[in-house]
Amino acid sequence: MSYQSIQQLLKTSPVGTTVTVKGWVRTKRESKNATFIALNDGSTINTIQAVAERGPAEAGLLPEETLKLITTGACVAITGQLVESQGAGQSVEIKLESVHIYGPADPDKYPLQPKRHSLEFLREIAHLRPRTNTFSAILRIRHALAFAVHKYFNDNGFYYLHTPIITASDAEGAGEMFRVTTLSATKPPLTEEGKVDYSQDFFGRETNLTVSGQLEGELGALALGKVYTFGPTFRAENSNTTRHLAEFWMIEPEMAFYELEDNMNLAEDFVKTVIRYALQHCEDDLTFLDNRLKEEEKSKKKEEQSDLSLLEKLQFVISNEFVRLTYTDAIDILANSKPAKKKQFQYEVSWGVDLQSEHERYLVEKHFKKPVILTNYPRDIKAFYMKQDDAPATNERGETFGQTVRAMDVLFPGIGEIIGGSQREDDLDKLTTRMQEVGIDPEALWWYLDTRRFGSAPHAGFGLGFERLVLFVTGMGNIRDVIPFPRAPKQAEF
RNA sequence: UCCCGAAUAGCUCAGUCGGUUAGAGCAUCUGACUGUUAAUCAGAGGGUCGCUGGUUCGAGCCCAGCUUCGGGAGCCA
Repeated sequence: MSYQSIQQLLKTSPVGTTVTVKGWVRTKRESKNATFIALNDGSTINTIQAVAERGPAEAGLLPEETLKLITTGACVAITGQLVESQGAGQSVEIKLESVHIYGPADPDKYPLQPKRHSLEFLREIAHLRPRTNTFSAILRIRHALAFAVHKYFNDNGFYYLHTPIITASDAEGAGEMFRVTTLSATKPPLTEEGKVDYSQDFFGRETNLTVSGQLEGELGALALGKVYTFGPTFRAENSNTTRHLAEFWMIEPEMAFYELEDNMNLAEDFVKTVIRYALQHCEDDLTFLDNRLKEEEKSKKKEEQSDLSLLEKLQFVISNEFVRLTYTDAIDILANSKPAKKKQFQYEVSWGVDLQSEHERYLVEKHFKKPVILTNYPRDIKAFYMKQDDAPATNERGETFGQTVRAMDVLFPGIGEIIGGSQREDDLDKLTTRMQEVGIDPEALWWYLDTRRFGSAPHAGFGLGFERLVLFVTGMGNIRDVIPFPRAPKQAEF
């Protein structure tokens, strides 16, 4: 190996040996004789300091013309002896003996300078923002979480199932989709009725990018037992929020013989385990983000400041049980809450309505102050494939309501719904009846229904938006800042 | 898509009642000083005030439309 990563170097500190590091200059500080270069190579949030004395290169010193090229953003290789640092702030540093400039960075044009930049500005230069402390930290944490996801499922007997990215559009019914076609955009072939003739398209039918791997996941679960998917997902919704992307990564486990309770247990254990992994493996990066948030909190008003720091919040989540309650009980709590009585909710609460984010936030952030799993929603506000409960819902006072399904949503503070899942309807008749009621042609999903025709079994699963998990773990506020190259309405530059 | 807000130097922002030559901090460059820590001090350069049109003797400022961005809502993960 011709060079060492800064992460390894700082960990082992082999003082006295000659080392080579390669990376990007963060800052350069000059004295009369000594020049200090802070170098980062992305392997860690920490930089290593190289110290050089000005003079001819032959004498192992740093010539003026080379020094001029060492500016913020420049890529260099530095070779020298690793020594104990004379200054405070770092234990070791490199006494520069030779330097090679791979790529200079004109300081008049390079947009990242040693000063604080706004996240909005960095979003406009998404191709360079991984070179900042904040984004490199986020990306390393994102990696750790992705790795932890695979590790968790592998450790627990799940198989990684690759579900298709391109799907036939006939059903599923979850939002707007991106069309996949090789037909001419200006002059597509038309049918006699004047509609686009998809029979002449590449697949001989209308196709789209996937909005969920769940239906195919169910096919896998009813053969392999426990499977999960972890892949890109596409929604063409015109969503302009801090929680939505047009292209995001979704994790969807699907388990044969799991019922609602098992599903909840898995979801809770899964989320806690991957967060614990990040805490154990990303200490430096999380501490950096923790401090960054603390700085940000200082400029906020008292009432808007959060009582827990990022690290405390993560610690809190992994060491406390999630609250579990039914939709019916949640409605009871909301209807009797202060904001409801003072008419502070924008949307009124009653059994049968879908909960708005203001309601979810009240439950999670005000009432329980911890993650909440809501279950047994009214059938009419949930997807067709969810298993119907045996009896209509009743509350503590014995009042009865309508038909519910074995759904579960995991709600997180600041994020809202991080997981949505359910036990699936495994009864063929109930499932087809429900499809017809909501206007989905059972013929179009014949392959899905075959699992209920042949060897049907109780099963359950859920979907977790990976970026929402990263959002929570990093404490960031905008989902576009936790994916390297965000896709959102009017945004696909990089 | 709806509601609210914003767009002025490379970045973050100020710009009074519509009035002469548009300012600050940071960054950059130059110099001084110093084993420095996003160094410090002094100086310099840097502007199509988002775009189009309108009102006016005169527009960074007022009006209309458009574009982009931010926050919230909806849709959801």
